[in-house]
Amino acid sequence: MLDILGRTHDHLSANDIFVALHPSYPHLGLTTVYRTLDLLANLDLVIRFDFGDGRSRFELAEKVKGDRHHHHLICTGCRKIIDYRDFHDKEMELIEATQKKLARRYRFKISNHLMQFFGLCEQCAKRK
Amino acid sequence: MLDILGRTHDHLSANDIFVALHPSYPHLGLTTVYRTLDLLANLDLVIRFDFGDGRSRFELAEKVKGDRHHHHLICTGCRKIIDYRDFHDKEMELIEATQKKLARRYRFKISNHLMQFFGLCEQCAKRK
DNA sequence: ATATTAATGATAACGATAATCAATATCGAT
DNA sequence: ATCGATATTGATTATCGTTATCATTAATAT
Ligand SMILES: [Mn+2]
Ligand SMILES: [Mn+2]
Ligand SMILES: [Zn+2]
Ligand SMILES: [Zn+2]
Repeated sequence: MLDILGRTHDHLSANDIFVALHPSYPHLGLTTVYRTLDLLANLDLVIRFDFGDGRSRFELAEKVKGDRHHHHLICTGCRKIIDYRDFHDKEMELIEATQKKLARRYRFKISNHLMQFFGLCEQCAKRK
Repeated sequence: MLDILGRTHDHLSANDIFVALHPSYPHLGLTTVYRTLDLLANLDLVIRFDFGDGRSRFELAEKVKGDRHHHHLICTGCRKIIDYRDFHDKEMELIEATQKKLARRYRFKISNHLMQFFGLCEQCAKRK
C-alpha cells in the first residue's frame, strides 16, 4: 500500500488502492484497505484529503516520500488536481509564523495545515 | 435560510438548518433544504465547508454577512472549530500574491481558497 | 379560466464508510 | 510440534449523508 502510494502522483481513493492492489493480492478485502488506511493516517504515514468529490483521497506523507511540501490547486469543473511546490518565497515561513501565532493565542497544538485554491482550469474556463 | 445562517456563528449542517427552520416552516422538506443550499452555494451566497466529520457545513458568504475574511482552526479531538480573523499582517496579501502567481503559471481562474489548521485544543491536548 | 411550466417534498435509491462476526492466521508456552 | 489464547482478515450487513424520482402542488402566461 505504501508502495502503491509511493509510485504514483495521483490522489487515490480507498477503492483506487483496492483495485491497484487486486492483481497482486486477489484475496485482499476492501475492508482491510479502509482499516489499514485509517491506521496509516493515524501514524501520519499517509495523509487523508478531501477534494470535495465525496470520497477520501490519500497521499503518502511527504517525509515518507522524501518529497517537498506542496499545496493543491483544484479545478471545480473537471476535478483535476494540481500539486504545486513552487511557493511564493514567503509562503512557507508565513504559514509557520501563523501557525505559531495561532498556537499561542488559542492554546492549540497544531499538527498540520491544509491550503487549497479552487477555480477553473484553462479548458473548463473556456468551455463555460 | 440566509437569515438562520446570518444569525449564528456556528457552522451548520443541512440537517441543522432543517431543524432550525422546522418550527417556522413545519412542512418544509429536507430535500428542499439540500436543493436550496446547492443553489445558494452556486451563487456564492453561502460557502460549503468540509471539516472532516462526514457532512457538509455551511456559512453565509462573508460579503453577504458583511464580515471580515476568516480561516479555520479545527480540533481533531473534539471537532471544535475556531474562526480566526486576526491574521498575521501579511497573511492576506500573501494569499493574494500566491493566487495571482498560480493563476498565471497554471492558467487557472481562481475563485476562492481554503486554509485550515488542524490540531488539538487545550482540553484535548491535556486529555491525551 | 385553462394550459404550461416550475417548485416542492415524500419516498426510494445510491455510495462511501463503518460495524459485525465467523473464519483464519499468528504467537507463546509447553 | 501441539495446543490454547489472541489478533487479523474479509464477506456481509448496517449506517447515514446526499441525490434521484416522481406525483402533487403552486406560479405564470395566454
Ligand atoms: Mn497532492
Ligand atoms: Mn467559519
Ligand atoms: Zn478543469
Ligand atoms: Zn478539542
